[in-house]
This record gives sequence, structure tokens and C-alpha cells, in this order.
Amino acid sequence: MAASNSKTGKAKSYWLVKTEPSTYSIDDWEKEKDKTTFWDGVRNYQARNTLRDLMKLGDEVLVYHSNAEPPEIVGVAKVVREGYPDFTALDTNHPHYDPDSTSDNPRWFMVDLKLIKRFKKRLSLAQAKEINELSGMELLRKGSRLSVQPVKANEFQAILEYCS
DNA sequence: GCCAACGTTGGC
DNA sequence: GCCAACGTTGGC
Repeated sequence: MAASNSKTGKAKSYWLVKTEPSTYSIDDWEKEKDKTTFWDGVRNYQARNTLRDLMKLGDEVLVYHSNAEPPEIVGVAKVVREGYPDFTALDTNHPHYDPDSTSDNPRWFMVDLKLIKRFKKRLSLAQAKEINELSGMELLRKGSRLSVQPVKANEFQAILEYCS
């Protein structure tokens, strides 16, 4: 039986988000009030659509450190607020400001995520490549750059098992 | 630091 | 609508 989402009763979905630890790491996240943060700054349409339309309350999200040594999956978060306009795109003083996004017609979206697990045993990209179950993972696709991406239930499960 | 892969822009 | 040029991502 598939895990169900406690809020909607529908099947839970799984995702992965990337962050560069030199900018925002899981340690920074840990210090947030209620371990909750808004996932701003995504400026890619496919990822935007995921944030706006697909990520639902209670969905679980792998946290990945990109541009890191080593690059690795470091924990799990969950969606605590569904898609809403990314206000940093509307703020002229913000580095993520986008003049083409307006409050009437917002172009970029974000969700709120709460950190729920820090892996004691992290899964590096190199290690992930050794796990058969993960061979089809979007993260492992050559040239994959999507910063918000879907994860299959069996992939999520395999990663949890490895990291616990 | 290098560079392959990718998404976006803009001339035509 | 094509596609070259460009900027960015992100592993190595």
C-alpha cells in the first residue's frame, strides 16, 4: 500500500530540492524558527511548475547539497505550505528580483518546507550511483540541472534505508 | 579552474 | 520557427 498524505488522503509524492551549502546549508536551515523556510529563488519554469502546481502538503522532500565537497543528500523536509508567489521576485532590492514578475501576474513561486530529518549517514552522489534502485534517478542523469525534481517512491525508500 | 549540458534570448 | 550566442549549473 502506498503511503498516503495525512491532509488530503491522496498518495504522497516525493521530491528533491538542491541547495548550495555555501549559500544555504542544512545547518543554516536547522537554525530557522520551527525549522521552516520558504524555498525562494527558483528561476526555472519546469521547477516553477512543480512548486506552483504539484508539491502538496505533507509531501516529503530530499535535501541535496550541490556544488559541495562532496555533493550529497543530507536530509528530509516536508511541504508545510503549498505554492504561493515568490515575493523575492517582486522586491527591487532583492538579488532575485525579476522585473517581469508582478504581484498581479507572478511568474515565480515558492513553497514552505520544514526540515524533519538530518541524516546521520549522508548519501553522496558517488554512493548513489552504486545503488541499483537509483539508476533511473533524475539527480543521476548526466547534465541534470533541475533544482526541484520528482523522486519515485521506491527511490525515496531506498535512500531512507541507506541513510538510517 | 575546466567544461559539458542545459535553458533562455533575440536576430533573422 | 530556427538556431547561434550567451549565461548558468554543477560535477569533476
